[in-house]
Amino acid sequence: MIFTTKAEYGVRLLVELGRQDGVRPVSLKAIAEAEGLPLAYLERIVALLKKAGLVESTRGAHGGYRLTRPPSEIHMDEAVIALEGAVAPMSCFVDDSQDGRVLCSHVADDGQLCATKLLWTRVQGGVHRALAQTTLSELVAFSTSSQTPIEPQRPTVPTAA
Amino acid sequence: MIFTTKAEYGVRLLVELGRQDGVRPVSLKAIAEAEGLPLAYLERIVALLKKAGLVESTRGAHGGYRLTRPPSEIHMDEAVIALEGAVAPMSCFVDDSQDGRVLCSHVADDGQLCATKLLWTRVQGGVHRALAQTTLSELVAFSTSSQTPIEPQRPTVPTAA
DNA sequence: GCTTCTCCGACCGCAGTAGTAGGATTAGAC
DNA sequence: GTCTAATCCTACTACTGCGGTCGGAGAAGC
Repeated sequence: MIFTTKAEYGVRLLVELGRQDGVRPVSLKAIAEAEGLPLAYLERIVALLKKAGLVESTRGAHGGYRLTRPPSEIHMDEAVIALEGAVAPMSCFVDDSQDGRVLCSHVADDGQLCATKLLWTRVQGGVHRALAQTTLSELVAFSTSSQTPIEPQRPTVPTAA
Repeated sequence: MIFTTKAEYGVRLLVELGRQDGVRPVSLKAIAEAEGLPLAYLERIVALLKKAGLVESTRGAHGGYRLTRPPSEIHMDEAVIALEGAVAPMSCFVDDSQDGRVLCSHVADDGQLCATKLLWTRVQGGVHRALAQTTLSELVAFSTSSQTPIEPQRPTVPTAA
């Protein structure tokens, strides 16, 4: 399995936020009920997104979460890395982003090449590319095609604000 | 983490086999020593490769394992799937290869779309493409550039054959 | 000062990974 | 025909991390 439920739930949370107008915050409780996810667990997940600057929070009554940017500017590599940590194919796979080198911890320092390094590098590239090419707005559009937004609490203001 | 040590060790095992002449079998013990891997654990891993038809075994003294095909004809998607099982981005992600549909177990049967389905589908595609495009012979060439083959038991034939 | 939210840390059961142990079976060598 | 080197097979185990819960403390609207 590549991703855990952290990524799954976190992305679904972002999609729910992306379906809203983005003006008033949405409570986690509403999202948890709409998606059928455990509220207490979602709290910990959304904290990751907040730390990464993807969402912002408003405390107190009528508080909740909001996206900090329009969905079209949120690429999923950012989101998934915030949720899962760096996406590495293998535990020995440390991406040293300073010089682009990839190190394997089990290989001695004598410059030996790890036979699998080439393969894992390509896999990681494939994953990263797929994530970076997908924006939140795409996912919102994909899901909205068959579902209606939660918390339709502003009937007087059109959603196309 | 995408892959476990099963994939790591299994691929390294295949690379070791690919560096040999392919005529006489190589014992697991020799590979375990060359790669610094636990022999008993390797036994279970190589069983997966054998079941998938990637290697064949010879029992008894001077027995061991051999590739069933030349390394250039072994694509890594085959190997990794044999080692890890199907590569799915998410536990709810079942690839129904009959009609190409992708199902999410947590979505009810009313045709609702899972918001993350699009994303995981792209990621899986990226991983599979990276694996399928890499052949064992590439990995062998990559690793041989700095290492010498194990079991140099045919000194009459130069390694640069 | 209620209620409704976010926030935060501690806790816990479970499953799967990584690895071990011990033996049965097969086949070449002497 | 035994010895030995190898594959084969199953059961067992320590450990880690995932998924989830619980309880409570702060913040803000009514």
